[in-house]
This record gives sequence, C-alpha cells and structure tokens, in this order.
Amino acid sequence: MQRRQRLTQSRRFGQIHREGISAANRFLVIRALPNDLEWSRFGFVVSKRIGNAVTRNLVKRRLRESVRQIRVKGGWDAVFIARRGAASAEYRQLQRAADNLLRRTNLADTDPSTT
RNA sequence: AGGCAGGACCGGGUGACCGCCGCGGCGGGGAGCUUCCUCGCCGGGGAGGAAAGUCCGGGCUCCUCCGGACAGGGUGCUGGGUAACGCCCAGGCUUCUGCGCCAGUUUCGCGACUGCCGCAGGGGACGGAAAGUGGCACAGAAACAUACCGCCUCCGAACGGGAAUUAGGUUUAAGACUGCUUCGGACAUUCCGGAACAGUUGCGAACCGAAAAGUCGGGGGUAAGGUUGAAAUCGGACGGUAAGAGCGUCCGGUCGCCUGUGGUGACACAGCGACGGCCAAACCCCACCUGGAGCAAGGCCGAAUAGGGGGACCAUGGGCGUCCGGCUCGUCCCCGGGUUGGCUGCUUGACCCCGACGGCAACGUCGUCCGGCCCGCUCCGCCCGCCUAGGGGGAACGGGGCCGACUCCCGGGUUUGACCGUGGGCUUACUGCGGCCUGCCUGGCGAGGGGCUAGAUAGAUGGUCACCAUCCCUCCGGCGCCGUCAGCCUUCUCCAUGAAGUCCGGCGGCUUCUCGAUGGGAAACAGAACCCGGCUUACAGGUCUUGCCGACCC
RNA sequence: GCCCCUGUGGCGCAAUGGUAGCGCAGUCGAUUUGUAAUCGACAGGUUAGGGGUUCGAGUCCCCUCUGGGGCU
Repeated sequence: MQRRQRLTQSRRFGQIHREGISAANRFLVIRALPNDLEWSRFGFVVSKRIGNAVTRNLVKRRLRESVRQIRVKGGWDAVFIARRGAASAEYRQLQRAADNLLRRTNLADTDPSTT
C-alpha cells in the first residue's frame, strides 16, 4: 500500500470518527467519510487491548494486505478498527471480514471494468 | 548411552508469484531556477538475544553569567578493570551443606553428640552499635539500666531455741573410787570390816544462766541458679571463695587509636589487654559519588487564525454621549512567542572475530598533531580557451603506497658504576660466574589480518504456496518380545490322550527399542524509534565444551 | 517513547515492624400473618506474585506482574 493511500493526520482520524458512516462485524469496525481526492485512503487502529506489539503489527499488516487485494472505489477515507477477536483470527477470516464491511458500506467496486 | 550442574553459541533453510521502506545509478514528466515532487527500470540493503522491563551508568542536546557550600539522593570488605556504573575479574572474611582428620564427653562395644582444622560445592546490600537518639510486642525478676526470688555476711528486736528452766556454771552435798595412817576380826605387810585425813568424781537440792539453726525487719556483698523468651550479661571443665565472680588455669570465642611478623590491601599468625546484648534494608555518623531536564532534547522553514507589543495614517469615519473633553472600534507595516505541519537531529561505533604480546583473570596494547615524494578523489578567486567540453597549475582536508626521522618492542655486542644471587678465599682485603639497571654501537620482510554496520515516523519484513531438515501423534509392515494352538524333534517316566525343553509356522497383542512408510499437527519468547555499556525478566528446540555421577566391554 | 501512582474478604476502605480489622453485601436464627427495617450469631484473607533484612514483614529493601494517570 502506497504512501498516498494512507491516512497520516491525527485530525483527519478524529473527523472520520465523528462524522463518518460506520459498520461492524465480529472482527472489525469500519468508519468512512468521502474526501476530495480521486483515490481512497485507509487507516488502521489496533489498540493495546488487542495484544503486544508483535501481534498488533501482525494484525495491521494483514489488514493492509487484505484491503490491497480488494478493489475499492475512489474518493473515500476509511478507518478500520480491530476488535478483540482479530488477534486470533486467520488471515482469510480477516480478509472476508474487511470485504464484508466494504460491501456493506458500498465502497467496494463491483464493476470489473473500472479497475 | 544417559542424568545433573556450569560456560559459550545458534534462534529454521532454499525457491516461486504478488506487495512495503530507505540507499546508489540511469531515464521520463511537473513545479521551479538549482533544489524538490512524482513515475519507470537496474543494482544492493532492511529487527533482537533479549529490540522487552526502564533498574543503574555514560555519550549527545538544551537550561542556570560563573564558581562554591548546604539540603536531598545514591553507593558501602580489599585490590584491579572500565568512558562510567549499583557492572565485571581476582582475593579476604563470614555462613550453609557434604566428606575427611583430630580432640573431648558418653558407651562393654558399635555408635551418638560437641568443638577445632582441612577439602569440595553453594549463598552473602559485607563501613561504624566503647558518638548520640530511638525501638525490642507477649512472656519474664530483669530487654541494658538495674536487682524480684535466691546464696553469703552484718545489725536489730518481738519470737523461737528454752520455760513443769536445755548446755553450762557456782554453792551445798548423799554416794562411789584411789592413796596414806590407824582400829577390830586369834595372828598377819595378803583377806574382811570400821574410823580420821588428802585427792578424784559427783546423785540430789538451791541459785545463776546462754548460743546456734529457724521466723521478721534493715544494711552490705554476689551475679553461680531461677516455669520466660527470638535473644539473658563470653561457652565448657577444674580450682577457688563466707557466698560468688575471667578471680585463676586449660580448651575455645569476640573486640582493640596496642606490639611484632607476612601481605599493595582487606586480612592472617603470635603476644598483650579487655569481655561491652540485638537492630543502621530505624534516625544517624564516617568515606566516596552526584546540578536539572530529556531526541516529544534541540535547531531550521513556510502558511493560516485569534490575541499581544511597537510604529505610521489620522484633514477623515462608526459607536457611547445634548455638546466639548474622553473612551472604544479602524487601515497599513514591523517584531517576538505559542499551536499545527514539514525538514533536520538520524546513524560507523568506548563495534565484533582471529593472531601476537602483557596480565591468574576481567581487560589492555598492536605506532606518530613529524618531514619528503608519488597516485586517486574533491574544490578553485589563477592561466590557455568564444565559453562549455577539455588541458595546465594551485589549495586544503581526508584516503592509499614508498622513503627518511623519532618513539616503542625484540635480538646481538661492549664500557663504567651501583645492586642482587651464588662460589673461592686467611670469612678481612680481594676475586670468579650469572642476573638486573643505565650509557654507547649495531641489526629487524617488527609495530598485523579479516568482518559487520536498519533508519521507519498512523510507524516498513507481509500474504499464498512448494521442497528439505527438527519434534510429536495416528495407522501399516518387517525385526524383536509376550500369550495361545497344532505338529516335528530331544530328555524323563508309571510307556499314555503324560510332563519338561527347543525350533519353525498360524492367530492375537505391544510398555519399551530399531528400520521403513501413509496421513495429520507443532515450531518459542518476542518488533528498532537518538546511540552505547551493564543488570533483570521471558524463551520451543538444537550444537559445542568443562566437571561430577554412571550402565556395559577390554 | 518518556515520567508517575496503585494493588488488603464479593464491594468500598483501615491498620506505629508485634493477634489482619470496619461498614455494606452474604448465610442462619429471632421478631412479623408475611416482607423490609431491627437484634443476635456465623462464614469468608497465600495482604498481587517471588526473594531478602529482622526474633518477627500488610508495613522496610530488591525484582516481576496487574490496573490506572500525565506529558504530546
């Protein structure tokens, strides 16, 4: 995932948290808000209650890989928040959970021609 | 083989596809005007032994004008190592466990207990308790200043002893005995009896008449003994004493402004003196160290917003106000601070390995602020050149090579002198040999080789597989072992449908061992965030090595 | 990343180095027709864990763990 696809500003995280739309399942929570760019940006929140530094990094890496594999519409900022079960989940379970949330918030690009 | 303990090390490997973050090179595009942004290709790099906990120590940065002292904090046997440390190494002391030896007590003996010493292994925040303050619950006489009981001694008085008056004393005196004299029995120096005198003893009577032990009170001595307690006034034995006491002796212990010897020192040994409870991870005293904050330190850049300070414009304008004075609002410029964002600090360092030398070890050292020459690289205010390209020249820093000088190290030779060791000698003078220091001369393929080294910033190593190695589980087969069945053979016998043994085969099972193979699973603790040195804590599995125990074989 | 604080019965809190306690909650009994209130009795603790100092540790010292807070 390239740098321009990442959320880096703390102010933007707070704005998305306050004003964005949300959805959740047992592994993840998503909050999303439109931006003015042609591409979408993502942020990942994995709190200390998930585990130690190794498992937190592992969860973030797996989430980035999952979002990279899924085609997403442009023009959105989305924040994924890991819930407690995400530490013990397999990679494929996380990928399915992320895909599920992106479809439910209508962010997934279902048209194969616009990739 | 295996087990235990210590030390050192590793912390899965290879490959494919898709991805991430720096670095170098080349190319395209954009901003822009010499540096950024972005895209593509190529090359190369990318988490640890603890990156962790943040318990110590340093570097680095900022703050205080500079310096000192106090407070506060820390450390605490000695010596060494280190940039430094609360870390490391060596040693000392102490303590625990095991073994051995010796002595004592006890036992018929075996043995048991106590103590000294030695060896091996483990532990120790290990200065000072005769500087002061404080604490030591309960129990106990008593917890550090004394003396409750007890023991000994002295004094006192009521008692007691001792009251129908004891021991004893004085007087009187019955009686007894002895000696001498004398009388009588017929006589007698003998036998019996009587009398006088002297001596001894003394029933009885009269009179006098204590003391000790013991009880109580008081004074003094003593610290042996005393239901306690975690701890009891150096421990044990003998002597000694009125009773006792390190009061004395022997064995042992602790301490010391003491003396001697050894050691750099802690300390040890011997002598002398003393015997003072424990607690300083209670206050404290002594010695030493220590300014505070921390990369979110600090520096730089640009923009926006609100407010602050200064200046200019006030001929003007708005608001308050009847008006004036006055207050407030305005426009422009500058200044510094805060917030936010970006850049920087930002990664090669007291680094690691091998070798040599020094050191028991930890660890240290392995050339030079020197001169000259050459090479490569960078830069240029000089020259040639239109100016680029290029060439020449120069400069400073760094790198490499060669030569010289100096220093160090090592080796050889030699002179003088001092010292040390050893020998000769008349134990004096003197002298032989060796060592060491210093001076001079001279020599050296001598002063080494290799390796690693991330820099993210919502925070980079992942996802999907394949194969190989490690371990575990399940299943199957072979070998092995056990049980059972029938048969062959051998031995015994009471000669049969008996008992025992052995081999092969069939069937069933497998706690363990070995080999092959199917399927499945496991693979730890854990993620750099300025950088190092330690400590502590977590950790699957594996490798090497040392010591001890130890099966089997020779 | 850095700097601090806390941990005691189910809950909230005490305890000078000397027997671990108080209130609420719980259980049983009494009282009441019954419940609440009230009264009486009872039970419940590895003082977060480990090690050390001390005769003796919840307390003093060291290490670890847990929960929480602050800086930005």
